[in-house]
Amino acid sequence: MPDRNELRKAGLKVTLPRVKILEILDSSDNRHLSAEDIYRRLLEVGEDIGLATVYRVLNQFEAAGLVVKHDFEGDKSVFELDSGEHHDHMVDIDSGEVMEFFSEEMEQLQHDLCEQRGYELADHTMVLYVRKKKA
Amino acid sequence: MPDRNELRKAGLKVTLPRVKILEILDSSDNRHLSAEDIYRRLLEVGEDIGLATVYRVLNQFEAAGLVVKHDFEGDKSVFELDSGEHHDHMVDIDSGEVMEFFSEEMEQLQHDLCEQRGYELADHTMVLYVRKKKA
DNA sequence: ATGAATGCAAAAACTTTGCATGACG
DNA sequence: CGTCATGCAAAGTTTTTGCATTCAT
Repeated sequence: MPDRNELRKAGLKVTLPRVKILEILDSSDNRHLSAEDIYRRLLEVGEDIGLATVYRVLNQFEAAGLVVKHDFEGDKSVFELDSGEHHDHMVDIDSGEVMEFFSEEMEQLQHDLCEQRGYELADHTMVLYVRKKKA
Repeated sequence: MPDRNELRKAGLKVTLPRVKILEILDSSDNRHLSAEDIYRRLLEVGEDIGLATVYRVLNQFEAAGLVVKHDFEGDKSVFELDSGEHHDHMVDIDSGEVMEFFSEEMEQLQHDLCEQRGYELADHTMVLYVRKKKA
């Protein structure tokens, strides 16, 4: 039961809502889910967990470093399991599909741009909004 | 009266709220203001303009390309006058200061990363969260 | 004059919180 | 058992909308 250990390692009590939410984040095809998405899937699976709890649990997961929270749309946040490997995102503006990518060159460049100005890079967000090229 | 012409060029009727909001955006030291910020400054200057109007006007300005809307914080949006020159942002996480910068190399790299994957870059958001380097 | 813009208050959308109840260790 | 987590409903935030009134052209 890997999920349970993840929770214990994070110092979180192993409760049914937390386990179920972790399962959903882990098993979903779409790696990026909103609180509402998760809530709906819980209901579908017959778990009667409140939306408020979903929010609370997700926030705890974020604080514990288990998930990362993104604001791609500005209005609604989405959460993804933290794989440990940093990456950025590309969003297909037609389909809404979210893709992940990593570019060492990009990371380096961001770092350098900050250094040049006397700052150190603490964190960054980058989303490329793209469209499939016509063949 | 440059403001009035900007409005006419954008196909917007020249009304007092629109002129005043444009003035505030133009004269503020802080280039990045929230709707609430603008609303507050309007009251300070004695203009009795409703918050709903501020939102409506800002949205029209965005649609007209006069301002750009950003979601640096996820909860509250900020608006800045569109200077015409694209740039990205660096936010000092200690002071909250927002700095603008532009890197041709960065733009090129973003473009290439999309092309490599068969997409064309339509738009992007990038915010570097930084901290002043200790001397 | 006439269609568009504004103000106000109400609603919407998302998220957080208070409090009584129930579950984990 | 004591404490922490949950559920529900209520409240909080930010932003949008309906409608009567006012304003720009």
